[in-house]
Amino acid sequence: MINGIRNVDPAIQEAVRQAIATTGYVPNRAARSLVTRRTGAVALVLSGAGDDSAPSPILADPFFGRVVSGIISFLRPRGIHPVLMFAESDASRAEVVSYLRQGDADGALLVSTHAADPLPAQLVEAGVPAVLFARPARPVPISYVDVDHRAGAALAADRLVELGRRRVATICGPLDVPAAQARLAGFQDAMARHGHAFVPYSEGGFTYDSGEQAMERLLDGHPDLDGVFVANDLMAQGALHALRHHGRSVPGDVAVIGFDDSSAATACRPLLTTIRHPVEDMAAEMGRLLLEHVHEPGRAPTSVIFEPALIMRASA
Amino acid sequence: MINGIRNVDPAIQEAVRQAIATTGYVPNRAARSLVTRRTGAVALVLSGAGDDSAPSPILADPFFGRVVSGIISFLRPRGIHPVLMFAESDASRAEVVSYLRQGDADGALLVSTHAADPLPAQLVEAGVPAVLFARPARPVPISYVDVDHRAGAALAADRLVELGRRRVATICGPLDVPAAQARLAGFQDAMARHGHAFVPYSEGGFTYDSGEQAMERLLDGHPDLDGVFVANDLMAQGALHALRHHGRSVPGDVAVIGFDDSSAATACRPLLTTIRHPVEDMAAEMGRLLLEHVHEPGRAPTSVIFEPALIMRASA
DNA sequence: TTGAAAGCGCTAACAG
DNA sequence: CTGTTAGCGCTTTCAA
Repeated sequence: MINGIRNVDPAIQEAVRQAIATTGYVPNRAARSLVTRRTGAVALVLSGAGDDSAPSPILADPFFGRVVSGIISFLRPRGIHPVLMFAESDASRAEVVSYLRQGDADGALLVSTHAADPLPAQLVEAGVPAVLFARPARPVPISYVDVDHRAGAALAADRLVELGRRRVATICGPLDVPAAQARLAGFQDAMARHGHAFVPYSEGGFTYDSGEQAMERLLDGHPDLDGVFVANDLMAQGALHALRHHGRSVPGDVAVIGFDDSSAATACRPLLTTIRHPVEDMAAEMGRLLLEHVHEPGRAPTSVIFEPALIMRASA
Repeated sequence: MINGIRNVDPAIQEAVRQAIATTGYVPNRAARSLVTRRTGAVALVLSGAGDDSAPSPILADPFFGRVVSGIISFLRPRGIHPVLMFAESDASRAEVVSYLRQGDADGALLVSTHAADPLPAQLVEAGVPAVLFARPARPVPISYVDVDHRAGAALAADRLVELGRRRVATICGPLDVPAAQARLAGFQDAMARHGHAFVPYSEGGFTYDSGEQAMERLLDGHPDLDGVFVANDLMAQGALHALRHHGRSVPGDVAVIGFDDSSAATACRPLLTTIRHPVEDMAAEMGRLLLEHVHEPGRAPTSVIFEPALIMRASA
């Protein structure tokens, strides 16, 4: 009755509501959860390398906030709350699995920063409903959302060609992560379609510094380059600095395109033209998929791929 | 017995352990929580302005990740997990309060980005154990941790004077937030002690763009300035850009000191000299204080103030 | 010392 | 349709 299901005398209903309001009654969720076998919580687990004492650098990345934001926007209206967890070591991974098995949360949303993360497989094995942020490096029967990295990279290639750039290079991410591979391959393929068979590249680690250094290397080997696609905005920011340092104007001498449309893209000058990674929408979709699995345990894994978009600003 | 409290025949203990290991038994926390009246969860609430649909911009700030990191490092070894919540509107604040009263979490860690946030007072009224990240703008009998903003600003002033800078200005944060006020006042006082009675200042909003604009205004009114203290690193990054744009070298023409020692401080060139805000340590201390209140309900509010430190890099 | 039993606050299945 | 009752899985108290 307290849930307003049965039809009761309206006067009584009102009286009860009054009582509730004055008493400040609130149902106890532990008790409810004990019988319904649902907690109204999902684990948001950040899984990466590194050790447990110093949680992964993903926290320093504005990307993390966007994921959280998207997840919350979907979960909150449904009365579900995310519980934050890290899984950087075997011990903490085991803890996460046991937490989920204890029924402390109804499922897991997993953002993995490391290529060969064993957690997805462990979650599947434990029979825990789970959804990943990106396609797992090794095939695992699990749901995930992802962005079409190749298509995004192709957008960048098209733009560079449209601008008439002919000596184009790229700074890619760590090649053991699938997303970095896909962005590089997508860019190379698209440039090939435009008649550029060979595209020099330099590998970075998705950080500001690594972007700066990769740009230095590129400039070393190809001082005449006039366009560069950088696999994320943070590295692009670093690349911008290296270009300025070497007297190149952007976009005059060299056009630069980033990837992500993160806050870094507007925290540099010139403002960065970039490929929008719809992180918030993707995170919300993770929530949706997870609830599907929670409510329908047998459900087969699904993947949802999002389309990126070119965001034109000043750098290209 | 399963908790290993009573002394049982070791052989039996071993047998049970075996059984547990093979069966994969895990205790159910909802059931335990029902009787112990403890959940093993605390709410991490981000409270700010803005509307619920687009969670606060604090998420885009690397500061958020540092807070989370510090909190987790303290909570995890104790088997406690943070539940993420936003409170941007009256409705969501009410939801947070009711969540806590439902006993869904043992207490709240509150990071407020807005000056006159009513949530701290509401939490106190509801009798919920809570700890704030910074001193509340309006006095509320509640525990909090903070950094000595005045002392940090004084460190910056001392450094600028030590460098022989004589035409010094400052970019402060929004003056309705106590921390911004304290940094400004601390800087002015310290400069006064060094014989500089008047320090021009320009107000920003703690964002990159606002820092850039504030620097423009300062340069407009005081083209000969040779040192500037900026109330956070993000604004300092923007200020750096404005200075470069106006042909000033850093630190040659103008020395720049930021505040926070956030990731922005190393994602700009020259590397930013700044005041270290020990966010992670403070966040961990919040956890400690909260557990104290949880275990000892009557406890009087406490505050813990941390000392900032000057981090010397290239900009000053 | 060890085992049995009584709830914690709720939901769901059950009679009335 | 409405009121009653039996657990959910644990901890804690109380007998044995």
